[in-house]
Amino acid sequence: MAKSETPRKRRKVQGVTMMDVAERAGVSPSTVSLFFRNPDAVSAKAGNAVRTAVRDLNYAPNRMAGGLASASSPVVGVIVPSIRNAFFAETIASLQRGLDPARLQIMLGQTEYDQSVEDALVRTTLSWAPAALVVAGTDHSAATRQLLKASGVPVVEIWELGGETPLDMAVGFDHREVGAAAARHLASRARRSLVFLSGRVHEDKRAASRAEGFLAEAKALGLPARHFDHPAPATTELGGILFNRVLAELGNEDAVGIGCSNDHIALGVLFEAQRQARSIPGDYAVMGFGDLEFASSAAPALSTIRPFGDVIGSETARLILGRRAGLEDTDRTSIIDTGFRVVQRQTT
Amino acid sequence: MAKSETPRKRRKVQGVTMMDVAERAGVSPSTVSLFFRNPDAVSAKAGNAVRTAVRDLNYAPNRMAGGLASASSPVVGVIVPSIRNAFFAETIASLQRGLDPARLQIMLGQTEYDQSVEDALVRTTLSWAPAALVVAGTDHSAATRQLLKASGVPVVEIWELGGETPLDMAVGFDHREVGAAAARHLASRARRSLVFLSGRVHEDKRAASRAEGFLAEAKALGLPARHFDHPAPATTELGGILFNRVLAELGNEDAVGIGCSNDHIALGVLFEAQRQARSIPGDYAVMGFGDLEFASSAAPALSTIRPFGDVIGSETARLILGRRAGLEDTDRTSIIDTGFRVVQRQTT
DNA sequence: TTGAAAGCGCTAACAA
DNA sequence: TTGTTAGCGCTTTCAA
Repeated sequence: MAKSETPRKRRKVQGVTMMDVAERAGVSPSTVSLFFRNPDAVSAKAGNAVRTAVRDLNYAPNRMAGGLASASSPVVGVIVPSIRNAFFAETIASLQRGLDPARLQIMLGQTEYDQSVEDALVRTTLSWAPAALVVAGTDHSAATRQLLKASGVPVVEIWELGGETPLDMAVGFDHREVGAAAARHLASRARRSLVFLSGRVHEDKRAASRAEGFLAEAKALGLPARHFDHPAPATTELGGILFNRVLAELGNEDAVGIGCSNDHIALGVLFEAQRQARSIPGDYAVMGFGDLEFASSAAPALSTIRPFGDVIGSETARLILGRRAGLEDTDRTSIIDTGFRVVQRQTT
Repeated sequence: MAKSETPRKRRKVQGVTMMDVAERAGVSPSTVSLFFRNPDAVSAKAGNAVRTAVRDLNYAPNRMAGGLASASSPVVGVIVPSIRNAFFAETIASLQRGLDPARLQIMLGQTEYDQSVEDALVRTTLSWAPAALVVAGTDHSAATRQLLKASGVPVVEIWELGGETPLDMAVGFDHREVGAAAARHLASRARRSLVFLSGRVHEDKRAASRAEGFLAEAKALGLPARHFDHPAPATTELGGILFNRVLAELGNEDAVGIGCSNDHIALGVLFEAQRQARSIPGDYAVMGFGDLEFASSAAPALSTIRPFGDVIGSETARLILGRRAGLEDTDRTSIIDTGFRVVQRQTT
């Protein structure tokens, strides 16, 4: 069949549009639009007609048209170092859950711990006119900070507090305090010297803060402390490697307290200690960070620090929805400290 | 109608538009647009003028306007059960890397293993006119299948092959075969009976397939086999619980082969065996699935099956970019089996 | 190779 | 409460 003869006017591309719905419902398009945004502003009769038409035609609104017209899209940009990181994964899952009722979707970006990538991602994401932008940490390039401020888009910085002043809103906790708490906890377990194990601390600013806090607190407590870092990612395998370095350099000391930059490293220490027949927590007390899934079931069960990554996600959602609802943040602070908890188990 | 001289004409909302760039560069907007999509189609002079203007004005295109006009947005929708699942996280990370050069961004959706949520997410995501849609598995509701087919959007189903016929493209592997391979491997290690441990197999279709394949192969091999499932998620903790059930019910057997639905469960078995002073791999050989980060460093090192989640991501990206480039899939199949590898370590 | 013109599908003033 | 109208910023014919 010959399709549209001459007038290549409408290069209609979407099955059902709002106009179709309006026609079918016997109302104007703007009534349909209004109905979607505020059902109560429309008469029951019109509302029902629209509802029926939507169902009959199986209509789904075009988000881009809506976004273009309203200069804001139902998208929340989320920019994190890596989604493979269990911390961010947990927060994103929980954030999404919180955003769901508002029908906001997540647009994901991963920086791989590269600030220039972050810059690019912020630019691109901003070009969607997102309802909000969520970024990990408070450490951004000057260009990015400038861009974010200028954009007028609500920004939530997550998983870090206590460093740079937040650009707008922030949900997280102070990683230096985490390190300090780990050192204090180990000290309370009669440790005579402390070490901190980490991976590529030069890239992971938050891990670096934990190390700093740990070492500073050790000093304050009058305990000798050393830091073993490695340029590799902070994995279980690295934990084993680092523990062997500890053994090589402190092999004849006992009552050592080992703080780990995360639970993966701590797990590696546990395994390696088992292989090397070292006693935990006797000679080496071990403290992780993250309270990851396996921590409580490890043998021996891993003492660690729990960061509440899910709360970070839900609070972030709350702030975003609050801002959307037009609640100004005069009445409540928009910097939320979700804190952390020291969880003592068998390794300390 | 006189020329409207009403003031509220343009509710300009974006700092710099393509028109501004065009004006500054001394060309028309359509030339600027053309330059972005195909720089070579524009004269060097015009191209340079545009490039300079873009830089000077710090222009970022409005993606929604572009998407609306072209009826397709630079977005790839990704719908998975959960981003906290390390498998999907790895694939998404790798997918994003592959999509990056084409400036495609990921719009994320999580179903939490709920098909009605999947339905809703597919609808919503489709309303962005995405360049492609990536969904986990091949098991979808009839409505979703219908919607996807009708949309004309390229669809890639990932992490599963061998079940339903793919809707369009698919990248993954056969989970039944994984289960069978695990059973065969354990049989080859002189096991006299087999068990399979899993969590909420009623929700996780792929885990169910692995269990099925395992049990069917055990039968084919003439080995007695049992399946221990639990409605809880497949975690390390659950591994310990399930292992205790194994001990309770098969306590006086030796040379048992334990297949686990994933490495978390296997890790839990390892820890619990250590607590209960059971010998691995002597009395209990253990086989995981996933080759997660900790598997190779565990003590004893965990035998497992490696699924190549990163390859799934990169191949998915390749298919999407290929489809975009207009390459029809007549010349090459668009169903890619990424396979898996049995990795033998110390637990078998 | 470039530009004019006509929308893409929706929202938002404003008027009725 | 509803409809009219005029865009949002970009892409895409088509003609020059």
